[in-house]
Amino acid sequence: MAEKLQSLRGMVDLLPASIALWQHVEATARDHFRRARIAEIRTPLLEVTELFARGIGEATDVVGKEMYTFLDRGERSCTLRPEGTASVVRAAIQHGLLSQGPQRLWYGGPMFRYERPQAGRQRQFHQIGVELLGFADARSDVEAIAIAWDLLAALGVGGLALELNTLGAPEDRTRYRTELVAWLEAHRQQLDPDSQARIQTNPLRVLDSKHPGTQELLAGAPELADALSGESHERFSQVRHGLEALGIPFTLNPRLVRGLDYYSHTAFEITSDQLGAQATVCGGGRYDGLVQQLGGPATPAIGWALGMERLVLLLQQSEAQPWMAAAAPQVYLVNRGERAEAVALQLCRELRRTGIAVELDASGSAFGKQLRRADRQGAAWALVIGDEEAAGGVALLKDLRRAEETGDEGGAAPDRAGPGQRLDLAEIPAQLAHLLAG
RNA sequence: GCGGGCGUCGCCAAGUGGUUAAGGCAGCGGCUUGUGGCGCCGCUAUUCGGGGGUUCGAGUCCCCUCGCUCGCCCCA
Repeated sequence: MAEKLQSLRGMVDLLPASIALWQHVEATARDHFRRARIAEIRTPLLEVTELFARGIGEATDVVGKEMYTFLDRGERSCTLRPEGTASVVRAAIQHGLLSQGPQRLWYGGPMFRYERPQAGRQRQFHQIGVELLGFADARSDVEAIAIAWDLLAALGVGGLALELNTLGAPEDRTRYRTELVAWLEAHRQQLDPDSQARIQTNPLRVLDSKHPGTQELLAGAPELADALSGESHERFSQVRHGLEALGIPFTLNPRLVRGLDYYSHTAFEITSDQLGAQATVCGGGRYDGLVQQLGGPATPAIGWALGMERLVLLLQQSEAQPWMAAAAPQVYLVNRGERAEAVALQLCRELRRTGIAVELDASGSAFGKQLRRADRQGAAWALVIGDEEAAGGVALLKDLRRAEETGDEGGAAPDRAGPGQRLDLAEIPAQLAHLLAG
């Protein structure tokens, strides 16, 4: 036998058994966005590398060491998208969407980051995200967060916490950054190596360090909040009050710093304590400078993205799993014999045409075997066609659930529901449609 | 990129250097060659992720490699 091939590391197959849950999430999200008047946008998985270098920031880990980047046959540097925002903004600029007024957009699909795989973290992973382009008011921050929060609630995810912070205006951040770097340099010797390395590249991220010694030291560091302008303060308080008015609970986390350069003002994460190290289910914030940075008109914006794999992980842990319902066939077509098989194939098509989920047994094995499979698959009804029926233009209809309801003696001889009801082939589609509707 | 744990049939899983690699689930076949859910019987790994080594002998020990997993890092 030839050597077996495997998927690439961190590239995961979604098998039929888990697809129902994914579709449930996608359908819920789609409907949620429809009602929120947010339109879907689909962008290519592959973009020019510069889009991410310029949009996300050269100094970030995502761009610096996690991208799938290669030269195509035309020697262009291409990158598999590591996130969705840059592409959406690029598309909005490229097609002049912004000159048609504010845009409310959502997207979903695979993203790629070359990281060490872990629970809730794959190299190809999936996000659903929302971008509100052309919205400056603090109310849009509140609305964006509410949309995320309500979507998760609609999906029945429990135990979530919303963490909130503000990064201030870009000027605030620049001012604070200078202050912070000076302080960090003064305490360089007491910092862990990772943090030392970040002083120049991405000093704000030092605040988020999990190193205990560094955290302790940081208690004496300058606070971003103190560097905020009055205006930024006011804005943040509007966001907080807005959330309070909606009854959405949150905690302030001054250490919450986004990894991507384009964020300013509001930053937030929705986390779960059930996910281990990768606790963030949804993260986002305001990015007023990005559109301009990518060559578009100055456009304020806010957005977020949620991680599908992490969400699915949480949903799999929950008790009620309503999405598991609909996998069974409604009708199982038992058929055997040359004439019967031809008739069954045709009947199967007609039934499917009327909207019924029909499993056609193609094994040609004994009637008993076929019925057994019908039962194991959880079919509601079985249609039995042998050559006798085929010759007479009829089929036998059996209710596979009736006997189960009446005879639950547990271990007693099966209480079979008789040979079934004899029906004309021509009447079957209508009859079944009626039965299944009732 | 750095550390720790793990890797036996599609899934779960016994096995801790010595004769033919348990068992359960699922699948397939039979008892029942035209009738389901229970039951019984049988079949399904010359092989223990892959490669090399130690040994008279290895799934069991060692090395390398691939993969999974947990943490660091990063982030959704």
